[in-house]
Amino acid sequence: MPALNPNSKIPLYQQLYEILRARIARRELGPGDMLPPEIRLMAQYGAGRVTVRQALDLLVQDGLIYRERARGTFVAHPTAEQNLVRIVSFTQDMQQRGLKASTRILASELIPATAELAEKLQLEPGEAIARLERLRLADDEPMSVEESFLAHRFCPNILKRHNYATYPLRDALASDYNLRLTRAKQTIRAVAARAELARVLAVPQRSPLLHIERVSFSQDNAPIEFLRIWYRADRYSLFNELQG
Amino acid sequence: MPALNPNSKIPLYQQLYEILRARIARRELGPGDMLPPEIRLMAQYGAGRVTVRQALDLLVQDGLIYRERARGTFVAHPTAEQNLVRIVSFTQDMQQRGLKASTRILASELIPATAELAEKLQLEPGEAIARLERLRLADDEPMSVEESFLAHRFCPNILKRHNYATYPLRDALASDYNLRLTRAKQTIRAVAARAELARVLAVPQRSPLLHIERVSFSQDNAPIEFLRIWYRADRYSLFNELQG
DNA sequence: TAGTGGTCTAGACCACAAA
DNA sequence: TTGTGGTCTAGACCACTAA
Repeated sequence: MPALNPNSKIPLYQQLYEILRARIARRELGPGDMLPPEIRLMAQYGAGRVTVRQALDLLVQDGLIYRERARGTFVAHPTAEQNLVRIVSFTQDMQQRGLKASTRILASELIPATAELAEKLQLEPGEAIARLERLRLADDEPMSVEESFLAHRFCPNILKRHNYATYPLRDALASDYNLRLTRAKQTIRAVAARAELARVLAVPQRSPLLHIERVSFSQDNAPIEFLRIWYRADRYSLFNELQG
Repeated sequence: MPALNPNSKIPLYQQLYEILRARIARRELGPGDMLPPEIRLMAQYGAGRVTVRQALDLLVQDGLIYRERARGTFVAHPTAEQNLVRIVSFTQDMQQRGLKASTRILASELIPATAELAEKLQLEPGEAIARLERLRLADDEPMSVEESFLAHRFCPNILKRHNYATYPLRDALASDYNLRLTRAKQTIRAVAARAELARVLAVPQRSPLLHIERVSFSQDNAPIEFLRIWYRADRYSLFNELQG
């Protein structure tokens, strides 16, 4: 049983959230299973009730668990639909959908900022940008193409430090540059597949794709990454809840 | 100053949330203004810190306020990006985008529930369903097609009571049947325009469309409406914010 | 240095579901 | 009756901002 580290800079409720999310991800807790009651989690992890509830709140927001008053807290049944509230990695996303994730690098290079990139990342045109283009596969079938643009001054040499077919870009930003992507804004559109995208994704030309453009911000509110994703519409949909 | 009622069945943090939301709505607190610090809210309303923070959390989730550590809590600047959190009417949505909304009725009829509709609306196959299909226009150009399915037993005769080219369906549900749509779940996809949709929307066949399927629930958590919307991809996109 | 939000604990009472 | 999550209070220490 992993324990919480009270000396870590990461808040206890975040640590507990990660632990529980991992247990659900590797099916240690399956859909419909009851989680330990809050009082037991308090004892097991030596945390206060508020802390435990904060961690559970995050899991509820993720759609991973649900609570029933006076009955208990349960693992949700997977919907194959991503919740649109939290930033999740491609690997986590696919895991939640019950699919095996893999990645192929299509391009990795330094380029000068175009006017559009300069505006999105709030820097000067011509400034160095790290560009990483990846094909994402789920169960060995193409799922999406991701094009990342990183403001290079915040993460010099990032492209050479890891193999981003297996190592998450977010982890590299956190471990090597102390940049945590805490917030993001995104736009969602439908587009028709251009010839090259269609070829890479193995769909007919002009097939519908779900297209997302996302700017992610660090803990200091600096725009770090501009991301474009094209998802195969036959394999991917988004899910969220609204309030009236 | 309205006070909290500790004897009410409504939780204190909900009451405080409503009070603050009303103050923001009527511009008593304008964009950029600082809210009273938590400690002052505690004193003003006689509530504990956890209660005050629960109320503020709801406002943050609504995108109405934001917090800055060690600086204060502030009223957010309104953006068109609250779209994916709250249910808004087509007219409101277009207004926020600076467009003039109008509507044409394409179909209005009673049909028996198919298996799919029965499942979405949690009723028996064959049960009566009111179907309303509308073309939505923005600045007199086609924007989307909406197909509404209503569980007829909750709103008998609804189709004949108003002209839904000008009168909002939601208002009819609220005023005539005391049904308020307080919650909804939706999925977002990209699809290719079928021949008939393409014709009505005035786009080429197989053009990409943004497709939303939404189930809306009443205050009693009964599924009332199943809605399908097809938006022209060249005219419509969604925005939202994520947290990491 | 003072004030703010972020995190955390300990303890309490309630409503509700299930045995 | 027991155990659960829902709500609530009082009090505390910390990190950070701004004067």
